[in-house]
Amino acid sequence: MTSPDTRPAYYLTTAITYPNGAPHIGHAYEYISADAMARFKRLDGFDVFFLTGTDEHGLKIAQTAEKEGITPKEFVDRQAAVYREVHELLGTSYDRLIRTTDPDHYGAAQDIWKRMEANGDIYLGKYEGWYSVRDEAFYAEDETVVRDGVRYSKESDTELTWTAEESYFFRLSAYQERLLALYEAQPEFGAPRYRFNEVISFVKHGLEDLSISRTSFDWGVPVPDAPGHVMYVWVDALTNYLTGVGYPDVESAQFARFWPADLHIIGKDISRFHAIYWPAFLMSAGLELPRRVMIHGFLQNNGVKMSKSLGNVVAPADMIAQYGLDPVRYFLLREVPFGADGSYSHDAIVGRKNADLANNLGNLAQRSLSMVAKNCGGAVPEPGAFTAEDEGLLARAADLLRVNREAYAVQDFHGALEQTWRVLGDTNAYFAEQAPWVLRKTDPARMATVLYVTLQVVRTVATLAQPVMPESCGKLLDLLGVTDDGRDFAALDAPLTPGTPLPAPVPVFPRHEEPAA
RNA sequence: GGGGCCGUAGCUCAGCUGGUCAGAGCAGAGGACUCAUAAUCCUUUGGUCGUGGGUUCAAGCCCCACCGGCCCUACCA
Repeated sequence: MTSPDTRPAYYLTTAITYPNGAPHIGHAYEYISADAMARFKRLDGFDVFFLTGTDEHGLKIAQTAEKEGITPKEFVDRQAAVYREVHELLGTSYDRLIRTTDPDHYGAAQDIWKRMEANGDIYLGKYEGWYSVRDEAFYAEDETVVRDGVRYSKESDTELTWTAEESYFFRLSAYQERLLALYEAQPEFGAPRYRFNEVISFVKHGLEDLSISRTSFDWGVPVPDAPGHVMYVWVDALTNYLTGVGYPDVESAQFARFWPADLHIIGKDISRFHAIYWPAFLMSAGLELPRRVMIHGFLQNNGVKMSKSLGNVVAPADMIAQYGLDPVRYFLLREVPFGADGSYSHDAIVGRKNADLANNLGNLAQRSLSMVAKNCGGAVPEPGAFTAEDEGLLARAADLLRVNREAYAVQDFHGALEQTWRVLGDTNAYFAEQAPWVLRKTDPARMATVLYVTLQVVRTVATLAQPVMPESCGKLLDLLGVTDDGRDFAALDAPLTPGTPLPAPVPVFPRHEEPAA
């Protein structure tokens, strides 16, 4: 028998991806940020459940499949595999890769539907308007424009057809006050603040009931006891967060442990669905609400919006092949304040890779470790009494755990890395000032102390940066003689053990090399 | 039409409730060192803080207008 798990639970999700097209770096950005969060919490002693996956229903999927002459299921099987490969490539430490076509998800979506219906929030009505197949959205008359006898959406410039169909509606209008009360009582429910404010403002302007079923296609979760109706996107898609942890079996150990979710990480394009519809659905169904919806921005290529028509869409695999996985992970989380839109460029990525990783961290590790290898018998040196400089630096390094916790608590990956690297800068200055290569001849004991202090800082940084660069930091910890069970944050309480034998040092963060022309 | 955001050194940006607030990193220049991945350290050149007014003893920081970039939202056509 295993003893009961006393660790606190932590449940986080990414949005589920609509796998109609090819993966791009924006998808990777969301996965990487969530993965860093998940790894951080695990290292900090939490029992983490990390859910990500694909949203596989809807008209567009059905149409694309038809165009390719295959069934929707065949199409999404293929596409889900494509996205799974992206996760493998990124090293995403997910616990489940959910698909909305998974059998258990059908049961979950139908169950929450019944709960909302039982609560009197679902009614049958008629939906009509100008419909864009491509956007899967209706547009009001004034949102359209007629050109050459064909009506287009002003917003997306897609072709529209007048469509009228019977549809079930969710009584979203009844939830305005309760949602506003939620935002008031739980100001951290949505973040960053400037994006959450837009959501709140939208709710304050009033909410209309939401069409939640379709009869015009059948590639979706069937509406219970309503032949011909399939669920229209949001009830189906959002419910994945429940399915992932065992719903509708609300009595299950997994559901009891992990629901409500601690964090949904999503893109700014779907903030309303997560900060308005989702809590309303859950209120209606009598389920607990997630604690936080973190809204990230979009990445631009050299300051230019990525788009297929511009041909500047970068595939995750290409970027990783060019710069390496960990440098890409580091760059994306360090360069862009999480929540804001960001931009990547070759120069910016190479700059971070070389300056922050190869020079500040990699070289510091290499220079200190190689001195230890040559002058300290290839083992963690025995320090003497610490000077004020030693103590000061060690204290700043020790404080980084607190700093990182505070930053990760609000998904401030950029700030966490910035502050961590600042200590690395201090350490490089310390190393130069102490000049252990001079002490080697004049005061070997003092040299040993300086090297010990330096290794201790490098070890602290390597430990704390594992969520961002798992592989590289793992190698660095190997070089520092840190065993597998000494790599979580709790292990930082104990300093490096003098005398621990170390392997021969090898560079972990190489400078960027341009491929030969 | 409402509401909001942004415009600070070449680049990316910090600057909370007005009084060392003119800063950081990168890039550039000079010097040092040689343990190290031509890495590191020290020093240093750059800014009328978008423009024009105003309030104040004192304004990137408050107010008004304007220019430029952007977002949310409403509505007339």
